[in-house]
Formats: sequence, C-alpha cells, structure tokens
Amino acid sequence: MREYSISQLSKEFHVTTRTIRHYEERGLVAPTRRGQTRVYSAADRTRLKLILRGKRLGLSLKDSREIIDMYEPGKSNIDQLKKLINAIQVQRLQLTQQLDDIGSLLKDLNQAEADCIDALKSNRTDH
Amino acid sequence: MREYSISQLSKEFHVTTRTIRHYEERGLVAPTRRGQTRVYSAADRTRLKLILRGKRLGLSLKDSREIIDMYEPGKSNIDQLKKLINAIQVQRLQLTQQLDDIGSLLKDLNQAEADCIDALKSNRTDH
DNA sequence: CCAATACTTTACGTTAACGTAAAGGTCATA
DNA sequence: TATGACCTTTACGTTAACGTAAAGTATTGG
Repeated sequence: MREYSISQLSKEFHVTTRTIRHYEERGLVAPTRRGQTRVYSAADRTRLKLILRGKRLGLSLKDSREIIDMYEPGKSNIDQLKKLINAIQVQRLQLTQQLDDIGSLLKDLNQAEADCIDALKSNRTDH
Repeated sequence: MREYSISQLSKEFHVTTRTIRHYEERGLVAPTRRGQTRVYSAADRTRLKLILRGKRLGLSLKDSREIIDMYEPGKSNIDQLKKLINAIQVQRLQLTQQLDDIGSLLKDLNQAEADCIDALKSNRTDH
C-alpha cells in the first residue's frame, strides 16, 4: 500500500499544494495524518485524479464530489440510490452534449486550420 | 437577413440579458444599434452560439473569443497565421484529452449505475 | 549547531463570470 | 394618460477556485 506526500502528488498532477489542500477544505479528499503531516493513500491519489479529470471537463468541485461519492458504497438507502441513478443520467446527458460540442469544435478547428494554411500558401506565391 | 432583440436571444439560449451584455463588454459580440437599442444579426447569433458551446466545454470567454476570431478573415499577417495554427493544435490536444476524459467518465457512470441498480434489486429481495 | 527542505495553519487577496439593484428612456394600448 | 412591456446604463455584490504571504514546526545533512 503506497503512500504519497502532498508535494509528490502536487508534482505528479502539476497542481500546487495549496490546490490539494483546498480540495480537502472542500471535502473532496481526507488524507490521514502522521502527526500533523498529511499522508495520502492510493485511494486518495485516485480521488485526486478524478477531481482533476472533472476539472478538465468543466465540472465544479461540488459536482466532482458528488460523482466521486457515487463510486463509494455505504449509500444503501433506496431513495439515495434512486437519486444517484437520476444524477448519473443527468451527467450522461451533459457528457453526450459535450461530445457533440467537441465534434463540432474539432470540425471548426480543422476548417480554420485549412484556411490558415491556404492563406500561407497563397501568401508565399504572392508578390 | 433576420434580426433579433436581446431578449429573444436570451430566451432562445436560456441565458439572461445581463449575460449577453456581459459578452459584449468583453468584446465577444458587437451588435449594431437602432437608436440605443441593440440589434443582433444572424452572425451575432452564431457568435453567441459559439460562445455558449465554448462555455459548455469549459473554455474561458477569452479562449472562446480567440477561437471565434479564428473563423474571421483579415488575419493575413503570416506570423499571425502561424500563431493561429499553433493555437488550433493546442486546442485540438485539449479536446482529444477531453474526449478521453468523457469516455472514462461515461464508463465510470455506467459502472456506478449498474452498482446502484444491483443494490436496489438485492434490497428488494432482502428481509 | 544551524541551515535547508518540507510540512503546517491562518487569513487576506484575486479573477472570472456573471447577479442584482437602481434609475431612467420609449412605445403601444386600455 | 398611465400602466405594462422592453429597452438602456451605471455600479456595487457574489461565488468559485484557488494565489499569496506570514509565521511557525519538524527532520535531516554538513
């Protein structure tokens, strides 16, 4: 069972230690302590990974927290489960929307790039 | 050539008029005026669409502005073009990263949902 | 022994992207 | 003519997600 220091994780994920502590303040990770010092487990590291993935997708920390909490057990209440399933469907909708958006944007970018290259070429044969 | 009022667009895109004006303040749209009143063209409407798409993808207004500006001509300077091509490649990298992320998240969501459903079932046959 | 390194907490500061009044102009219609 | 329904500008407020600085603790190598 590997352990990580805060600066190790900060280097691995290219974020500041302040950022990681901030996630803790907001309740997204809860490393154990050796004395006063934070000790991160492999599970903690995974949570960080998920948070950062969420961030890349434009999720708020609150959203990320909810999603991450979905993976954890202990939510045996039926209403909770139904709520979760609902939340999952909402997320899925958003994601498929994003997929669409990305497709469009990539297309646009390709077009823009092609235009640029054309412009460069005609510029070169100009004068 | 259709025209739109600010409230029309605000309704169509489900944002407040304040938001649209904010985009203007930041230089992302520049509707003409009839007297004091803003009049939006089809092109303006398209820009709005692009901005909101960028927003769904987690882009900043500044990023969106740059991307949108790529589609417009008048950037005939060679250095500018090269810079643009570069920016496009950066964007493309980010997007493919996002595609990856979304794939992972969707997988996770499916798993979480399946787990939920399982939990519900076993809960039903319990007791 | 002391200086460097890595850790800690506390707390105020900053930026983006709007929200939220407040106060006023314009036009149709009851 | 006055009451809505829209439009405007100005300007301060708010939230999220950290940044940044100050001040202190703990361990480790020269």
